[in-house]
Amino acid sequence: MENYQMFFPISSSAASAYPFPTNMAPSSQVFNNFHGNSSNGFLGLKTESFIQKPEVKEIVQNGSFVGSETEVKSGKKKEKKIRKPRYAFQTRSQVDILDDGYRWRKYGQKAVKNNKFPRSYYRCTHQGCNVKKQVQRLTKDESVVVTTYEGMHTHPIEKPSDNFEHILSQMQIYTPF
DNA sequence: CGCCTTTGACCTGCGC
DNA sequence: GCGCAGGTCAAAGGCG
Repeated sequence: MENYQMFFPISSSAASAYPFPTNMAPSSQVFNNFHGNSSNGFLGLKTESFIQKPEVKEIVQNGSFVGSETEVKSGKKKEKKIRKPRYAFQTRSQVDILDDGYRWRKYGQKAVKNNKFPRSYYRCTHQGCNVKKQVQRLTKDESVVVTTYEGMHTHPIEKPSDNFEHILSQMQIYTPF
């Protein structure tokens, strides 16, 4: 209905903030491709299901990604305090759910202190892949959605017709260079 | 019928 | 130890 992607007059290099390590993003080559020239290429992006990617700010909480982390059994063991590295980024979006091509099942929702919006917890439904993500909207600016990924997908994207790669390749097409 | 969301309860870590 | 906040579980119900 509303003008989703009218939000991005920003000309800063949004793509350079892409937080996924290469082993986490199956389509990372695509990112690399438009890494160098991403200044203002988002205009005209019209993909319905995943659009809102106009402004992406990374808030990487745990800088370096280590793929092999000893499993933290849910609460039971505490041999290590460190959890899996998490990658958070902000997106200007009117919808909370950004469809990144994976299948997620919601397993919880919590009210967060100092935030009038609840935080939603999702888990990747692929067997053996326990990647999690949290989605949260900012009270400060409710057009901003913060998505936090935790873990690494061990499988390819499940929706080949509507995935990151596809969308990104479209983005490239629309870019004026 | 299978998968998903909802929602309250439960668990854990942390600060006081 | 207590209370709070964040994170997870699991039963119940909804929906395609």
